[in-house]
Amino acid sequence: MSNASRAALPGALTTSCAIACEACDLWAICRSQRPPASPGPGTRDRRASCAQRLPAAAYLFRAGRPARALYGVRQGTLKTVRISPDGEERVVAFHLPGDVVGLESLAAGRHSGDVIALEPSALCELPVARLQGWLTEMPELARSMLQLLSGAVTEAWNRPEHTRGAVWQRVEGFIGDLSVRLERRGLDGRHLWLSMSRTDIASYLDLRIETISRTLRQLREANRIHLRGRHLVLQ
Amino acid sequence: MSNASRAALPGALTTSCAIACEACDLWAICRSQRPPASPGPGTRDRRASCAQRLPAAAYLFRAGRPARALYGVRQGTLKTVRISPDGEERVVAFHLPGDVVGLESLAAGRHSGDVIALEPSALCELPVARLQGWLTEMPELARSMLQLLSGAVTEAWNRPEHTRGAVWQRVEGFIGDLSVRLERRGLDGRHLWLSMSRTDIASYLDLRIETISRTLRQLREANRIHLRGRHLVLQ
DNA sequence: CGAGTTTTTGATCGAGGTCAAAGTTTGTGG
DNA sequence: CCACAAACTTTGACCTCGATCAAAAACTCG
Repeated sequence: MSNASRAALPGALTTSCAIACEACDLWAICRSQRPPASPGPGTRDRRASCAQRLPAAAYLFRAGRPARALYGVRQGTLKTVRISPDGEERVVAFHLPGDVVGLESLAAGRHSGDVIALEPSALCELPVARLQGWLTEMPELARSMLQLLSGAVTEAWNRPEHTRGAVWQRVEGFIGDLSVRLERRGLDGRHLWLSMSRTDIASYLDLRIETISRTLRQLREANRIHLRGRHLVLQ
Repeated sequence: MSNASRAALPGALTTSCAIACEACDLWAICRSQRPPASPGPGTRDRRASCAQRLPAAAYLFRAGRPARALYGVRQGTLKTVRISPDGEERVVAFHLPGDVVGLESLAAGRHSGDVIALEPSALCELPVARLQGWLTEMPELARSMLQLLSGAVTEAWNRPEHTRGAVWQRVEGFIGDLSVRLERRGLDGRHLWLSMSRTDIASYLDLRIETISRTLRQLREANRIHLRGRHLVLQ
């Protein structure tokens, strides 16, 4: 019975939980905007302008548009897609709660890829203009920014590891990476909801969707994972 | 006759040329250290402490060591090598004249990989401690640093494109990337000296050296390149 | 010049791609 | 709430491209 199978996957949610501001990488930056010393009535703590909500499949921004802001993912998942010179669409990154989106656009001032929500998502928006102002007022903020960007470089260098070696290693590495990143944010890293399609995973790992499907089955048959549809449990 | 063949490759040098300070990515940072207003005798312009010279195969630094400085490549070529969790050694980047090495270590404070000279090389060294001081004295420097790091993220995101798609595309993309990067520094992008071994290229592109060798031959037979040993000319 | 390394070439094999089709889930409108 | 269409996923059969194993050739450097 289908419901019984579902029940065997405790904790697997259809959407990621929202995370606290303190668990977000953008927190190091946006905490700098201190609230007024004695907040009068009607004054709210605007340090985080967490207004943006995106339904599934909505674009956060598109390649080529001016980069106006950094975004912190508070809830949900997104993907960055680039069009390669030969017209192929490639998924180059998945963004989980707590990740910062838009760092790579600071230099060029334009976004280099499309960012699309994979499920209903919520994001904090930190306008670049405001960031510039803060940088001159608070030199110590530069440290945080450098930290953030340097970490982004390190992570970007780690990614190619996922597109190397045998296929089962790539797939398992991909799953493990999601798991580790979720746990680092205080979320459950063992019960995953794969908000991205098999096609997205295949594009990211440079494989075919049939290969993804077959490899996931092999991992399941080897009892490394428990899988049903997009619910996944690490064993 | 061998010498005649060599002569058919005009401009291909056995080592890269040195580049001017102004063409180096580190220049935006180290120019900030202004020389004294009226330099007396014996005072030299120390804005760039360009002391480091490395013979071929020498280590600039090793994984795990504390990251003490940023390095600007003035001459030569280097590679960054990482040991993957399963003990495999992988080339994750090649560094050409004008590139900055060490950015990815700022966050962790430790180097995440070995950096090794592929030919006799010269580097400028900018101690992180001095950088920290400058950042507090000159807030406008933060802009340059952010620019630099954001660019590094963008480039790191571009790299995976080289390990995707058909083999001849990867190899041609790799060569084209070297070419474009050299030209951006004002060097000759059509006549390349491949200072890295076929093994290094294979590791970087996640292929076998036999495949690299065969693919280069195919590109040569298709008249896309002129190749002899490590001398390469784009057509 | 000669030993050791790097690169090239050949023959064979298998992992992953391709093509085709069935099965499952999701979303929409009645 | 159900029915149905569309999209996504799984499975099977076959084949190609790059890996592997082996050996010769070319290059490096003392």
